[in-house]
Order: sequence, then structure tokens, then C-alpha cells
Amino acid sequence: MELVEESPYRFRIDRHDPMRVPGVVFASRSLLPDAGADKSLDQVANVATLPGIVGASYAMPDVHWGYGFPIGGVAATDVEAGGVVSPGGVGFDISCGVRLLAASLDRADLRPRLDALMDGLSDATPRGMGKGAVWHLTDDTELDGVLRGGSRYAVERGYGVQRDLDRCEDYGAVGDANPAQVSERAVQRGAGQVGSLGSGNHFLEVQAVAEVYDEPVANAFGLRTGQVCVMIHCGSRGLGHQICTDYVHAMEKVMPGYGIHVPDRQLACAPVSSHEGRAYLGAMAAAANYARANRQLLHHAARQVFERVTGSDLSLVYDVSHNLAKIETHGVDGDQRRLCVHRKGATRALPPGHPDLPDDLRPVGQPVLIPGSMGTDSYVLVGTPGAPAFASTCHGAGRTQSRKQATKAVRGHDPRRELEAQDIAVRGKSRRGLAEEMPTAYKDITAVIEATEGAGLCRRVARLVPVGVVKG
DNA sequence: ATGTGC
Repeated sequence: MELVEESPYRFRIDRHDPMRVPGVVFASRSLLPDAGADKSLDQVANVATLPGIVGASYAMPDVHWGYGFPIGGVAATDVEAGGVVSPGGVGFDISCGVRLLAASLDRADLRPRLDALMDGLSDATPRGMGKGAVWHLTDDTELDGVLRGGSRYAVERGYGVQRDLDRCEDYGAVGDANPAQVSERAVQRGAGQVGSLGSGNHFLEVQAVAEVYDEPVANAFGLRTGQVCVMIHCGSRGLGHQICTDYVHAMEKVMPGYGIHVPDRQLACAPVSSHEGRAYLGAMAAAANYARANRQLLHHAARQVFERVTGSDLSLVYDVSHNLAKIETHGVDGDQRRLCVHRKGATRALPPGHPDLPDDLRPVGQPVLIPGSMGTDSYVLVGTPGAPAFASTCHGAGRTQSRKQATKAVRGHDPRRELEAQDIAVRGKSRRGLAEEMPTAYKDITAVIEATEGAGLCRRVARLVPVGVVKG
């Protein structure tokens, strides 16, 4: 794959047949994926062949190999020009995302109660494979409420407060969810998991604000140096996974009938305006609402523990997804066009003044929540005016080793002890869960953030350090 | 990521 360095932190893959647009990779040289082991730049070029794609097929600095689309990929298709939606452009964990909560106490005040707090959070956070959830749904109407109403429904039912909705992307729920397009199998998988973390790179972490880069913006977000925070990273569990599986199969079958041919069958897609495209978007939106409700319930459970152990509330800073497709309006060649923006392992980053932001955030821009790998720093960023890539940025450190490789590399190590040696309290479920997520399996988050800022995708606001981690 | 997959 030939890359042309256009400017620092920006590389171009020139358009060649059958690409419809060029590829653009935001990265430093050292962050570029290793072409031998990681085919994500080929995937960037493959995505550029999709019908209706506009601008470029973009990769964020944390790009790595995914299913069809790269993780850390952004692609927008023009809805009125036959643009497609592709389940692989969203990913298996639909609306996987991050929620950041701010406590009203400082790290120093927490220290004597940290063990009790971590034990409480560990008990209150269902996690790992399979069942176990904060909310045991009593009938089908409740799951329907979750799929339609997201965290708005969770708050209605007593699992949260109004502020939790004001500071959530889409105010807690996307409007166009269609539970009728969610298969019975997906419903069955999701019914027992509402309010559960899952496994893999998902976590609940107690953190502290170590550094503030932009005081006024941090103030607007509700963050200050020394403050204790909680970051929750999770998604739509088995429900989103099943929806992705269902629609990849459904679209594979109908693609030839729409005259669509793709270089990789994992890029299965259908026109946004087609029956299958609309059905997927309706089911995807239902999974997005499920994921928001999931994070809301884990927030609620953590809030009760915090209040009991420390007396502090956990106030929502923001909740944003990094695996989603959205119909948005953007300027393309001087025209305002309705686009289907796929963000897979990429975070929406709205600039200051954007109408979709709540009143208190509109002057400063959208909070962007970027978890580092386990045991490393996390960042809070803010959307910036005139950014490329349809107001999108990175989503995390980005893997450099597969789970298998990571497990092998950690042989002879004690992941738990190594984290505790860094003064991080650990409440894991399995050694393997920790082994797969060691920071050696990931890119350096600081380098990713530097490239992200250098490319003009967003700006730094605050750096958070881990204090204690709850993992599946 | 996932009622891991060989």
C-alpha cells in the first residue's frame, strides 16, 4: 500500500480503480500499522470503493485491522446518491462507547476509602461473559422501552436523573429505533444483559484528573485538577452482536440484486434508502439505545456505591459512542448533503456552536472521551472547528497485538501484580481478561493523542490517570 | 466485541 505524506500527521492513499475516492490516514510514521501483520490500510482502500462514498475513506491514528472496515475508520456515503450503509462499518459492538462521571471529591480524600470503594464497585458491576445484569427485566414491554427509549427510559424507571440525559449524546436516545427489525434471537441474547459490562477491553475505572490543558473548557465540562472521575466503557453486548451478524448475512444475499460488488465480502452493504438499509438502521438505532441504557444502569449502580462509601455524587460529564452510523448533514463540494456517516472505532467530535450540543456545551464544543489501554492515561478532548473527517476523531489507543498474541506475550508475567505495582487497584474476573488487555498490546495513547491534535481532529482538554479498574 | 474457536 503506497502512502503519500501530505503534511505532518496526514497520509494519502491515491485513488486507483475500483476506489471511488482517495484514502486519508491521520497518523505519525511510527503509528502507521505494520503492513506485515495488519491489513487495515488495505481495508481503508477497500472502503473507498463503496457506492456513494464522499470525500475520502478516513483512518484515525489508532487504526487497526477490523471486520471489513478498519477499527478507527470513518466513511460517509451520500444518501440521495445511492449511498450505502454497511454493518461492518459500525462493528459488532453497536454503539460501544464511553461515559465519564465526575465526583465531588479529590484523589487525596479518596485514598483511605479506596479499597472499600473498589470492593463496592466490584460487587455492583456485573461483568464477564454471559448473564448477570443490574436490571432484571420483568416483561417484553420493558425491553421494548429500552430499545426505543435508551437511557431516557432507564431514567424514567428510576435509574438516574435529568442531568444524565442532558449530557448524553442524543439526550439519551436516538429517535428512529425500530425494535420490529431486531430478531427474536438478538432480543433473547440482550434481555438478560441490561446493565452489564461484558469483557474484552470493556471496563469501569476510577480515575483522577492529573492535568488540565484548557481551563475554561474543562470548567464547562465540570472537570478540575485532582478530581476523582469514573469512566465506563461498554456496548450493546449480545444484542448488538446478533444484529450485526443478522444484517451482514441479509445484505450479502441482496447485494447483487442492487448491482453492488465489493472487494471483500465483509463489506456487505445495501443502499441507505433500500428496505434492508432502513431495516438495519432501525435495528442499529435500537442497539444504540440499548447501549446507552446499559451505560446508564452501570452509572446508576456506581453512583449508589459512591454515595454510600464517599458521600459524593457521580455527575455525568458526557456519554458518547464510537461505533455507530448516523444520518448527518455536512458540506460536500460546497453543497449541504445528507450523509450516512459510519464511525467504527471513531468518536464523533462536534465543534463549538453545533446545534446538536446542549446549551451549556455549545459555546465550547463536544467532550470527546478517549480511554487509554489498561493502566495508562485516558484523555478528554474537545471538537474543533473546521476539522476534517466529518467531525470525527480517534477512540482509544488501538491494538497492535491480537488477543492471542497478547496472551502469549504475557506468559511468565503477573498482570494483576504489575498493575498494583503502579498503584492501581484491580478488581478483575479472570487472569486472561487482564492478560489480553495489557498496555504492551496497544499503541502509546500519548502518541495517538499527539497525532490526533496534530492532524487538527480535536484538541486536548484534560488527562486522567487510573486509580482502580473493574474488569471482566 | 461475542452464549470466544481450533
